[in-house]
Amino acid sequence: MARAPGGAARRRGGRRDGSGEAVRKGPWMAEEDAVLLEHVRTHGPRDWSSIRSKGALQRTGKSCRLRWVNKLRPNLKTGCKFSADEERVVIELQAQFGNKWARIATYLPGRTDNDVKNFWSTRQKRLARLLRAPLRARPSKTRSSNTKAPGSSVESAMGSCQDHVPSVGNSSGGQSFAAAPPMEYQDTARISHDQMCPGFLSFEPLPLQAAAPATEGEASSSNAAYYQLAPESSFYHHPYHLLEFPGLPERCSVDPGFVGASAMDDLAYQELLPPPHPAPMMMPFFGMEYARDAIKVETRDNFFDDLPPDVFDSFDQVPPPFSPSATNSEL
DNA sequence: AAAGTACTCAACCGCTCTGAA
DNA sequence: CTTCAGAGCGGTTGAGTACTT
Repeated sequence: MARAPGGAARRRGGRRDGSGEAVRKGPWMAEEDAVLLEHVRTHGPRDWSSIRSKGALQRTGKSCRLRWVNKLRPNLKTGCKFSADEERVVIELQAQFGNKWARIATYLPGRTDNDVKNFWSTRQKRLARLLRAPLRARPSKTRSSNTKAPGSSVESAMGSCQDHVPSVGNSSGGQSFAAAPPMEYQDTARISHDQMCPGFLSFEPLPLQAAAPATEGEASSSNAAYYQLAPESSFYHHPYHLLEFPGLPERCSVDPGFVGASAMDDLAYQELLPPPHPAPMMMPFFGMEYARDAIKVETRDNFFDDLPPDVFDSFDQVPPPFSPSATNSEL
C-alpha cells in the first residue's frame, strides 16, 4: 500500500547513533531500494552494516536486512492474500512450533516471517473479537451452501465452518467425522473441549513432534533442531496425507522483474530462496481431499473453516459468569 | 455521503543467537 | 573463555485502506 514517504520517520523521528550520523527511518524510497538491491547484487544478502558504513544508505543494517527480506527479495508473494492452503499450513505449524514465524515461513514459499506474523496476528484479533461477540442465532448444521447470509460475521464463519471442517466429535464418545477423514484422527479426537476451546485462541502446540526441518540449512545447522518423528507421535502411527505444496497459488504472480532475471542466477539470491521442494506438510486436522476442496473457495469467510465446529458449539455453551446452568448436553 | 470499524502491512524496537577476535 | 558486533527473530505499533452501518 502506498504510504506517504517519511510518514513513519515523522512519526517516530530520525535518530542519531553513536557516530553522530543521522539514521533515516520510516518508509523506503525507491532510490534507497535501488541502492540496497545494488548492494545485494554485488555483495549478496549480507554485510548489511557495511551499507551504511560505506555511506551508501543512512539506514541501519537491521533496517536494510528487513527491507530486503520482506520486500525486495525475489519470489515474494507481495500483495497476495494467504491461500486456503497457506492458512492451514500456518495454523498447523503454529500449533507445532509455536510463534516461530521464521521457521513457519520456510514452509511457505514466497512468504516472509512478517507475513506469517501479520496473518496470525490478524487471525488472533478476529478470533478474540469473535469470542466477545454475542451469538444470537446458530446456523443449521445441515446448511448446504456457502452462501454468505446477511448477518454477523460470526454466523457466516460458523456456517462455512460447518460446511468444510470435519467434525472432531464430542468428548462423550469418540466420534466420526462429518467429512470422511483420510485417516483416523484418534489423537485429535481425544482432545476434549476443555483442551480445545481454551487453547484454540492461543493455539498451544499439541504434543506432536514435527516432521522434518524445512531446509537443508536447518538440518545441518549446528543447533539443528531436527524434528524427528517420535514413536509415540500420532504422525508416526497414522499415515497422514501429505499436502503437496502448489508452487504458487494461481492468483498469485511473482514479480516479473525478478523471475528469470539475471539476479536469479546469483547464488546470493538463491541462497535466500525457499527450498526448491518444501518439506511435505503434515495436516493433522485436514486431509488431502478436504484441503483441496477448501481451495475452491478462497474467501476470507472460510477463515474459520480451520476451526473444529465444536469450537463454535462451545461458544454457545460458555456459561455466563457464576452461572452453572449452562448445558453440557453436547459434551 | 459520512462515520465508525476492521483489516492489512510496513517498519520499528528489544532481545537472543552466533561467530569471530 | 570472554567480549563484542552483526544477524536474526518475535512482538508491537500505527498509517492507510477496505468494508460496514
